[in-house]
Amino acid sequence: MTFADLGLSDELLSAVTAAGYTEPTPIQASAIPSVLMMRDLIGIAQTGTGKTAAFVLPMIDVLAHGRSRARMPRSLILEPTRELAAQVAENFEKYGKNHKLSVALLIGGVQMGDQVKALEKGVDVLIATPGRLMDLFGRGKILLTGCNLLVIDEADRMLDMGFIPDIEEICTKLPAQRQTLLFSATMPPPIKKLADRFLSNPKTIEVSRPASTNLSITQWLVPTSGQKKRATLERLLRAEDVTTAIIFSNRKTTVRELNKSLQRDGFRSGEIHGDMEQPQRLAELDRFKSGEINILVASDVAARGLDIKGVSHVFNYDAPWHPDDYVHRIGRTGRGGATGVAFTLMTPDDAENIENIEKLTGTRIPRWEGGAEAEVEAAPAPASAEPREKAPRKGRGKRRDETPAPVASEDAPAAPRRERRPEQAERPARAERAPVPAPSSSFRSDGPDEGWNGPIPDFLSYKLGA
DNA sequence: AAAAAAT
Repeated sequence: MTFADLGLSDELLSAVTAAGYTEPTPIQASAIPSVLMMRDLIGIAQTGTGKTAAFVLPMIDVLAHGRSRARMPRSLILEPTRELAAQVAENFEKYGKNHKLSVALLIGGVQMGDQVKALEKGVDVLIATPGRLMDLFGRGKILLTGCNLLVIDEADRMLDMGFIPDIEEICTKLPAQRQTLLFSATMPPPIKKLADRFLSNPKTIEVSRPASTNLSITQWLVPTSGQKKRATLERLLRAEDVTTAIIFSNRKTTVRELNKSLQRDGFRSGEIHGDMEQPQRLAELDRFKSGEINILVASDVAARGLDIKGVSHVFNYDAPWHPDDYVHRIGRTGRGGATGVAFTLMTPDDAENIENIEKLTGTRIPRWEGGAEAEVEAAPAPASAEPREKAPRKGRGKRRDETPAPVASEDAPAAPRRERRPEQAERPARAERAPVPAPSSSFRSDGPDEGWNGPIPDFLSYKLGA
């Protein structure tokens, strides 16, 4: 199966080829033909399955003919977060480079002026978060009567965020004769109801849930206590070959405090969470992508969809409340065939959340405590295993890991540690890192995805005033 | 219980 078999135009195929993709993911293979046939669609899939390209590619061809009129967008894509909306816009830029489609991004946190101007020129693809869309609609800047293609992305997350009433209202503004695509990782009753009400005779596609986690990500649970959490984290950061890391926390306040304390201790870190102004959020992401900082402390605003190349480590400073979020968070590493390591700190408070994560993924995450040495004894490395390459370490201000970590004391708690003996550097990676059991599904993270690898595209920087 | 999203 190739993209050429799916009925896409030659111009589009050449853009897909230029992006380096040849083989569609399962959801792309089943969704693209039916979107091209203008059918309604329910796609049960999460990010990382190639879901975005599954609707972006056929939409480009469907919209290739016809002209947009002022204030009357021809299609609408609803996204739960601003960052995801921006990434979808970037996908249109990438795959639509051989087409003359006008794309507009309507998100909050930035001035409306440019967005209104874009609307008045006429747009083919409108990508929006619900709040700003409703706002501009209320001001009479948008007419949705010409919008006969609607995509509701990440519907279950929209539900979590209380957007469903907004979505319903938006749906009633669109023409009844239209094509609607709904994507959701799960189908809780309110989403099912939404689909029954606003989709007609939809084709349902379900790709195996990526509740299983990517094979190339090595996972560890690190038992610690609330008081020792920060010291444990810093010790891991120093002991590991961290090139770039994202550290997730459940609370915005923790994100701020943790970042401050890391900076104080000499780490090149930054932060991202929903209390920051949008330009700051984007600027911080840019600093992370450019390597100016190599550690990003983040709330779950960054858990889903963000695709940053070369993230070597994910740390869960807190175990996420929602087990699904665990899969999303650690999915920020190990992308595009690279290997990654995910550490989750575990205090007694986190135990219940971790139990749910293990239930969801169907695997027991190995405990890091003393585990590394024991694993090697128990399971010698396969002869074919490649020696562990030391990742190039970017300067981090201070390097304090040359000396062995101190043994537990009052202020240097008994965090799990791994002594860096010379021979350990030669040890094969696979034995050192207990492999995670094989996923129970065909989840894959290659193929066209929600990629946002490059710098912030110009058109976004412009619109976002960054 | 938390974060996100219009301000």
